Amino acid sequence: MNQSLRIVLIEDDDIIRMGYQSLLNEVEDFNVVNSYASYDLARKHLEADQPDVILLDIQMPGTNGLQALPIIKKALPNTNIIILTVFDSPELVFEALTMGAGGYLTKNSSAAKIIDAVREVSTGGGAMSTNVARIVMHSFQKNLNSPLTKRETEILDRIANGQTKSQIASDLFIDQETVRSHVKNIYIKLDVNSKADAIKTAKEKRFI
Amino acid sequence: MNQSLRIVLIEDDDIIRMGYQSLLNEVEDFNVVNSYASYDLARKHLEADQPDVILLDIQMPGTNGLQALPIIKKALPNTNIIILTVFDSPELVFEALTMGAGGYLTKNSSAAKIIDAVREVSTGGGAMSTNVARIVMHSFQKNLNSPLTKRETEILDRIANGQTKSQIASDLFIDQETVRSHVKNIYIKLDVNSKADAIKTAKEKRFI
DNA sequence: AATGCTATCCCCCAGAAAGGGGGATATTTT
DNA sequence: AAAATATCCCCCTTTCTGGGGGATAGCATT
Repeated sequence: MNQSLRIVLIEDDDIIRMGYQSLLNEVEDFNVVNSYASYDLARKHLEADQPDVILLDIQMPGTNGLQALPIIKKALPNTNIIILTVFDSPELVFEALTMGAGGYLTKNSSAAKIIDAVREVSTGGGAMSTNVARIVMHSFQKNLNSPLTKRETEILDRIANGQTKSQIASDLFIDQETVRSHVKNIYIKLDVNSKADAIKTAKEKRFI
Repeated sequence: MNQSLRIVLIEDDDIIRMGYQSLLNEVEDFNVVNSYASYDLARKHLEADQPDVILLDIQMPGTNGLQALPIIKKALPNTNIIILTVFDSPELVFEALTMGAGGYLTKNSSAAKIIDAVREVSTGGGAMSTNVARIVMHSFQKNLNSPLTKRETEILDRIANGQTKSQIASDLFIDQETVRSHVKNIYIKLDVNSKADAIKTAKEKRFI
């Protein structure tokens, strides 16, 4: 027999919550076991609900969705959580993803996308709407017009990982003085004069 | 009038290439201006083709897709490139995204997904198939069971960004000795005895 | 052929930082 | 009440940093 997917909604807008509830309950193997207007209201029931997937709004009274996220994840490690919100600022997206969200959908997502997303995250997958994908992908892109050479980039990367010049030298089979020369050139190119500033500038400009 | 989207395919398998070509040409405002069996063959024509979007395979004779990616991006900065491949290892995905890919689709993607993706990246957006989204999202997730306290995490994060103990101390309005105490505890918890190892271990275990 | 860029190595120096010890104390959390 | 956390203090030596001054060989582009 095919076990149905247990879903919980946490969303403060009554109309929207009910809308999602009926939408998801129409799907054959979906079962919205409960829905709540806030995390604070949901908290003591979640364990009993045993949800496979939670659709979680960010903005709500009391504990907000991002605050609730890690708490839920710890209490129910096998539950996959989809953030469903109107907000799509990079800060919120990254915060949600680092805190363990399995999906991030904005509320303009179509019914089909939401249903797909629930199914996808239930198997441990990832789901995001296109505007979120845009943010995430841009966060990966390096600056292809870095003034730093390959060697300099290599060395700055190692510095950013905490290696000292002597460690770098022995790893790269070159002299410490060579590393020092490269670092000097890096500092000139980035117009900085300390490790911290070099890392900061290089990260900001996406050279590393 | 509505300008049509100029598309170029670079894919070594003749059958697949032709399949995508007819698929995409069926879309009203899509125009596959050219298709090539390799980047080396495409190279001297790309500027004239003026593609808005390129669908790029990774595996092909000569210069492969990932090597070609930054070259194309530099020559045609306004062209958005979608990687279309059978491979979906994290290494390849991250490499492609850092090199400026606007999308990463695996070849099991449906026709509709591919069409959507082309449209999405043409406006500077991001597109990825669900298995790629899974990889990308997992790369963000922090370990929620870090042994480090908030303060320790804060400090280790700053160390990883190249700050010295004295800089951290003044930023956090605490004494250098306090920072030192935290660092000592961090080292004990992570079972390391140097900055580099602490950063390395913490990153591996996703504590920062 | 010449220029420039890159990667490699060498020396001086003073001051800063790191890491290993040994503690103490107050607040918070459990 | 006990444990964890955050704060601060002292000792010490070794290492690292950043600023200054170079040199040389290879490679690419012009």
